[in-house]
Amino acid sequence: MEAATQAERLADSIADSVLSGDFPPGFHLDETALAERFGVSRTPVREAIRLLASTGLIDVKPRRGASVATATSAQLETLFGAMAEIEATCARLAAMSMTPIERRRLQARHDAMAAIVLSDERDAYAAANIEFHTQIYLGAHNEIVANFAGSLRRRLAPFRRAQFRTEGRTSRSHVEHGAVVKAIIACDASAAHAAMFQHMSLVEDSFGRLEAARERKSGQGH
Amino acid sequence: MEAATQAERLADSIADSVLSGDFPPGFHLDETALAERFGVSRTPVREAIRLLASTGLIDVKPRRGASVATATSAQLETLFGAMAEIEATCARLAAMSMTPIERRRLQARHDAMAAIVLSDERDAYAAANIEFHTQIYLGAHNEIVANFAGSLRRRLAPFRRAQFRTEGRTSRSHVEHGAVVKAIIACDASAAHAAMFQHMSLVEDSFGRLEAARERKSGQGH
DNA sequence: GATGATTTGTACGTATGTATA
DNA sequence: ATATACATACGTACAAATCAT
Repeated sequence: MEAATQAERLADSIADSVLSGDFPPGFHLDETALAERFGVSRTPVREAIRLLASTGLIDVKPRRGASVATATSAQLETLFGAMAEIEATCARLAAMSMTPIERRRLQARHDAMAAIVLSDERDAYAAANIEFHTQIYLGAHNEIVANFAGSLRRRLAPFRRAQFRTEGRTSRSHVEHGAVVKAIIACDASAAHAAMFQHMSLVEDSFGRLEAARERKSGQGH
Repeated sequence: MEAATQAERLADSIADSVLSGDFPPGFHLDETALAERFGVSRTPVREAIRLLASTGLIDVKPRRGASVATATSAQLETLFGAMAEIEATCARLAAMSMTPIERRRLQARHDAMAAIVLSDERDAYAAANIEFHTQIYLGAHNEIVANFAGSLRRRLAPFRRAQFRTEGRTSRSHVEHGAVVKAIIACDASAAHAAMFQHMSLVEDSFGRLEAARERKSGQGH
């Protein structure tokens, strides 16, 4: 079950470096440098770069190479908007087609997250949060939509790392999750859509405030 | 503004061959053969194949090459389901954010299509239909969602070629479009969503009947 | 089941186009 | 503005794995 080709393994490694913040947005990905760093030739590096470009995590311009995707605030708005729509769609589908077992497991996870909120372990909450949303993706029972949702989440990950640092964000997030869970358990598709849409819109707001408060110098690479 | 790199041009050419039915679903894409056919080396062919694989139009398996994506009926159902959701989302967004000019242009196209229905030119209707839906994608004012919708449409194109051959499908399609246009003009987001969702569900039904009625032998290539 | 043919994956060299001085 | 340097895109060669006999 291991990744089969070198290019795929490389794509994973590079993606990790991006998501962990090791390669910041705007960082230029030099083919030769990456080939050296990972001890392979440039060919699989090129293929890995193309693979990642297809997910939108990095940009490639002909004859000008690849760099970690940077986003203007307008593009970020589009991405967050798309994510809100797709996550809401997943919630709608989940409300319609989750099995009783899946509903129970979702409820159980939500309940478990209450304890994490109280303990104020924000990294743990962030991890559990991903699991929570993933359960809803899977509960939608549509692999295409679920993959797109996952792809959007990965693409936004570099810009969301600090989202739960905002004071009180975890507890508000948990309350919003509660509305989503309630609607899904009740098989109320349109309520699930609305609740998730609002949740994701508030995530965007929370990010927006963070964004406005900082002026990190970007474009370290190149 | 021309396509910059050979790989991109090749990807377009290959995609055309797939969408036109020249390369049918299941057809095996031999790297060397394609390189010869287009008079280039294998390297850009490989890149073009990876490009198309990222859209889902073709499948690549490590060490086993690429072939035009074939789909089981279960996968087709998933694809059609995803398309219905995303198109409905586009309609919802369009109802909320189309400019007055875009609304007028949409209405104009819809009106123009009435004449095509009467003349019974099904190829012309199919072309106008794509334009109609594209206008709604663009009217959603969210490039990410619009691109995904377009990608799904291209991916399903090989399986939809004959959709308007069903007797009376064009006129029913036009009526359904009417409901979508009316809702969008009225800025009624949830009505637009519902109307488009129903339209796309009926498209799927129409395809399903066609599919059931034929037993083409597939897998010509290899 | 083993062997040979074909094809993919990888490595490396070369040339063109971009960016710098 | 011209020229130089450098990274990317493409071509070619080899190795490894699949398939066909």
